[in-house]
Amino acid sequence: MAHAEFTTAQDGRPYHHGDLSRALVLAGRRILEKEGPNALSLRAVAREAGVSPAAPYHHFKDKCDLMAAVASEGWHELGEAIILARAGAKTPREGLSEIGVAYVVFARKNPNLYRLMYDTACDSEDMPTHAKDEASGWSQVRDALVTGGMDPEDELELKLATIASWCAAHGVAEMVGFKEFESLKKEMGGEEAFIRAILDHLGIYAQNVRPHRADA
Amino acid sequence: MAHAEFTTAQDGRPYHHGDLSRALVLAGRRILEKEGPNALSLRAVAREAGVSPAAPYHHFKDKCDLMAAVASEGWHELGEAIILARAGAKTPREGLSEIGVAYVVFARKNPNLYRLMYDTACDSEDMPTHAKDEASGWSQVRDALVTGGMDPEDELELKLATIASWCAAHGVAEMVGFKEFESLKKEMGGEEAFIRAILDHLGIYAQNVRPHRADA
DNA sequence: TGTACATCAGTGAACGCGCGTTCACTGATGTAC
DNA sequence: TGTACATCAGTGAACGCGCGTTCACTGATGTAC
Repeated sequence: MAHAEFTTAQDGRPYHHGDLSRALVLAGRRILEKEGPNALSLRAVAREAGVSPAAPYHHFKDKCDLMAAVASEGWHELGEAIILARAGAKTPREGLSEIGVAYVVFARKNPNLYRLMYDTACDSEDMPTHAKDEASGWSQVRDALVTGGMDPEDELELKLATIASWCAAHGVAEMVGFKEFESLKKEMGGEEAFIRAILDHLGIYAQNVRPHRADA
Repeated sequence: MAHAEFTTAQDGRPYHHGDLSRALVLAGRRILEKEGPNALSLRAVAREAGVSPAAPYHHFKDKCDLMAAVASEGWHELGEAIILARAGAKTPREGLSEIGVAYVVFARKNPNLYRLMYDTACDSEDMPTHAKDEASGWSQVRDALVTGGMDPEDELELKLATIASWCAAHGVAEMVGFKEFESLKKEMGGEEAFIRAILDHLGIYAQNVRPHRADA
């Protein structure tokens, strides 16, 4: 190579970024959680990534495209969190329960990202995006329900149960943040206890997963 | 009165509006549902109401204040829908169930308004706004749970059950709209059947309301 | 190995736009006398 | 009942702003010969 390996501008940053595409997605996420959804503009993302406002157009069609990428990254992470949560469970029932908690905890840790994910899924044709993906939260829930004893032949019931679980998790995820519940959470010994209690009340697990395996 | 009763501009509109405050709220709602949340600007609302962009400032402190009024109007309507739904029910259990359906149906009919309501509640300190109000959905659910047999002395359980109901309704309300479910809804004979099925799956009613009164 | 050149991934200035808000104003209302 | 005047509820022009996007450009890369 006759040229310098990393020709640098005076600030030390190479002219070519290396992986600007990914850097932009991460920058978007950072802005989202630090400054809120209203601050999430294309220009702000470019700024945060240390790049000119026109640069993103070499990697994304337009603003929407970038936002979709941020959301997609979120779904991916959520999927991973769910797999992890499920892996630690000892019974199918506990597995489903842990999936629910992991879902809500993720949404609570990244509320604005979660909101963007939801909005994006809303606008696009398909559901909790990447539903077809084996590793998606959707598939995980469905799988856990079957492992828990639901008849995989009964497509309709299985689908409804999966949707219901998803609704429960979504509902709890978005409600738990209300400031009104602050004192109640304290009373119960923390947010996670609160989350568990409410998910429990939504007893879909009790209803759909037979406890005749190894549950206490 | 020495002056004309309604002095009119050339378009027939009186100079003084009469009830611009309310007109603005309704205009906001109309824009919200017709053009989506991104179109909901102060200027657009003024435009829709047929008034100059500065006029709203005689009735609302700023944009936020107007949005809050729109949201508040939404909560009020939702409360009324819930009262109506409950009134038609024959048993406490059916009452709770009908509340859930009414909630979801309202949210589905006014998805953008519902979203605004949620966002506003999120930002403000208090919950499903107007919770203190006797006629609020919140109070209605709580009341239905007590009528259904929950111990009004057990504050904690009652609160949790109310929150859980609310979470279920919110979750279903926001999920039902996904295009992915279109075919499933058809298969089940319409959206309302679908809603009922999922709320049913979230069997909080079964769990919290004893069927020992007049339920079949 | 060295050179020419097509391609890729940035820059930065510029565009037009709609926004929230302010301002000095004016028309309409209603009350005091 | 009629008039003077304070107050209320509009107008419309203007402000500064940040936005998404385009454009001609240039620096860096990598490949063909």
